[in-house]
Amino acid sequence: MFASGRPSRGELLRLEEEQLALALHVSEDGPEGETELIAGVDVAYRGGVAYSAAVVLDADLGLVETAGAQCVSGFPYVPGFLGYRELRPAMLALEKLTCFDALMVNGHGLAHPRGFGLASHLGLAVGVPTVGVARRLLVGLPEDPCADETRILLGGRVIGARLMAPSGGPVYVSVGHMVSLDEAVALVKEYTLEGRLPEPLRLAHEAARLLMEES
DNA sequence: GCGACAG
DNA sequence: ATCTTGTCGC
Repeated sequence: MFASGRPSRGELLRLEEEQLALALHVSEDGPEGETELIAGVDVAYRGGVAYSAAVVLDADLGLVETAGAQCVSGFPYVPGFLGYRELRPAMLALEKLTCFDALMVNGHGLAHPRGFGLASHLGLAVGVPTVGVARRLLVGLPEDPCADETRILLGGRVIGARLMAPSGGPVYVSVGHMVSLDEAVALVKEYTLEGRLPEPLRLAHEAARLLMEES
């Protein structure tokens, strides 16, 4: 259907409607039980193939599990439609995991033109608390451009937060699904070590690249 | 028309 | 994100 080329305007308009409809099901309510095991997922691409990896870390940041998968990349990168590119490959890796209580995703959640970025898309599909983490903004602006920690606003609404990684560089956090922004920010801080991105994402990125290079 | 634009 | 050599800087 979306073999390879860029989707037509009509197709994108239909997907925009779909995102708006799905966004209605996104929840900002925190999880019920304990969140001990945190998963991270990432996808790497080469040629027309998507290589995905998912990892699970415990509360001590110890690596508990790793899973990988690969499939044909069925949708190109179009800003605002990352979910349609990465949902399938990400799910293939996540389905191989034994268990996890929350998920971190490389990309925005609510900090998206239609409030439905990849993190929300994945969170809804998996049905677990999900946090969106990105290195660059897609929409919105920092409330205080100079602060180390500040909220991201869009049309007077808080859609995310910007943190400064200890190693330098901004990290944008937003609600994916089933978490509050405060909880999302707290999770990112708890799981950030030396790297700019929290460990679940750094390790998933590393694993996806390794899988790709070994093929 | 021009620039912006997660990964 | 990926393609890619050397290069500038902490």
